[in-house]
Amino acid sequence: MNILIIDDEEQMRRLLTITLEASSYAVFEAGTGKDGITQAAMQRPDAIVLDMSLPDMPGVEVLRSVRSWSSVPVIVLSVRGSEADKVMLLDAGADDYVTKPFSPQELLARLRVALRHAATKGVESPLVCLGTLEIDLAAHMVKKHGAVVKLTATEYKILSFLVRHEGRVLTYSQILREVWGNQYADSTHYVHVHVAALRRKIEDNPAEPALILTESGVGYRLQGR
Amino acid sequence: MNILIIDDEEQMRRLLTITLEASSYAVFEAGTGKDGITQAAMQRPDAIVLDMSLPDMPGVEVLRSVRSWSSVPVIVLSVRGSEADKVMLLDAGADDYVTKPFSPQELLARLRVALRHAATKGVESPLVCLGTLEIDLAAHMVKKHGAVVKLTATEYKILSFLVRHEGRVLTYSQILREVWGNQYADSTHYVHVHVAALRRKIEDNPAEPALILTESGVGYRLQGR
DNA sequence: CCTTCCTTTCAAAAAAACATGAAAACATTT
DNA sequence: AAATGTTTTCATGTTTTTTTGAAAGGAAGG
Repeated sequence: MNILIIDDEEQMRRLLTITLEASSYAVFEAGTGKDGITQAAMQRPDAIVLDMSLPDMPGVEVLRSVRSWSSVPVIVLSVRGSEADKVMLLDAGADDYVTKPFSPQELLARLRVALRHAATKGVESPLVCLGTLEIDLAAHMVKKHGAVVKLTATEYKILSFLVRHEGRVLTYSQILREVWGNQYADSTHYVHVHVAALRRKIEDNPAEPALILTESGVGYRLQGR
Repeated sequence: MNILIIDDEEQMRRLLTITLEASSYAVFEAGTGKDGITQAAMQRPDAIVLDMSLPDMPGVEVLRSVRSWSSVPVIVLSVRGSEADKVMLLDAGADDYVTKPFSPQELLARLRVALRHAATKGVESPLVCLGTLEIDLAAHMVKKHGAVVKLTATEYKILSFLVRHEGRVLTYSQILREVWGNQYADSTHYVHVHVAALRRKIEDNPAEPALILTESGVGYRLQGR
């Protein structure tokens, strides 16, 4: 889990970073609003901790800017502001509001709540569609023409590896290492057999594969759209 | 939007009701934890405001009970409690924590945040029907052909976990972690034994499972419609 | 056209994973 | 302490998947 901290005080950033890293989050830091917005776009963090007092722009502008294109959870950090401020920020899209000084434990708990929301919200699991084939990596499910296709564990591992590198050629040894482990890197035949089985299940015409293409002498490639 | 208030102080309920109704929410009230749980199940509110000091049972128990079958947003209300309390409640599934005394405006704002989260999530049905099987997560009750099926605690935990992720493949280790806890993650045979028992009770023909499907090498999947 | 190299297909053997019954251990209630 | 109900453990037979080897197909080069 990646967290972005946007705060101009060096010391506060340090404290937050240490706290978060101790809970094994990966942390990015930004010292200005502008930098914060850039990093939010570049790093795609799983949550943002945003301090309201920034040198270059009002914190709420950062919030609005991020909200215009992302629904990433944002926890706002601020010295005791007015009620109206709090309300305004929450309505502007903040997920939570923590007043300084705060306890690290509480921030962590509220962060967990925010991440929990983000996780359950993603009910629209990422569906990969390739022609008439749908692959739902989260649900561990593959459909062909809308019907569930039953894959064995090995077949699924190969397909999922190909999907994650759609369009790229994956060598035999890469596939073997990923699916069977390092010590199998030379058992090229395994790949042949299992890819053949996979094709039988997911290709319209296994004799003329349209999805899993053979790259002779090298390996296989999953046809991007 | 319907809001359920669970609070034993008449006066506080009055204040909250007036505040909420002024913002055109419909309000239900409960004065005890037990009543609160019942009403949560009956009324299906869109959010719950839960006071921690209840006469009949600890507020956290109410929270846990509701969380066992619903993901409705719960905002916890409490007099200044310890940090540890706050953290514990948030981790137990509370969506927000507001300390008394609080400003009505802030509560409303936090309520809007909670409802915003819930809105992006899918609806949950109170009663899950799968073929001839009915599962009422709120009532902890399972019926088969209309007759109540008696499940052991373990069996119910497994079934309820499957129901909450209907259609998705759940791995052995996910099931083990959920039902038995982290340190059992490798005791695959536990799952085999208990799923077999579960099938005996809920499948029409346990030899050819139609509800709980096995995904060889991976885990089990509850058949969605 | 033949040879070679690689890929695909097929099927049997081997291995792994699964289902299930029953006994032992454990917990709970009376 | 006995009775009851549940969970854990163990053993066994069954099913499914993986591995293996052999043979067939196909493209490229001589």
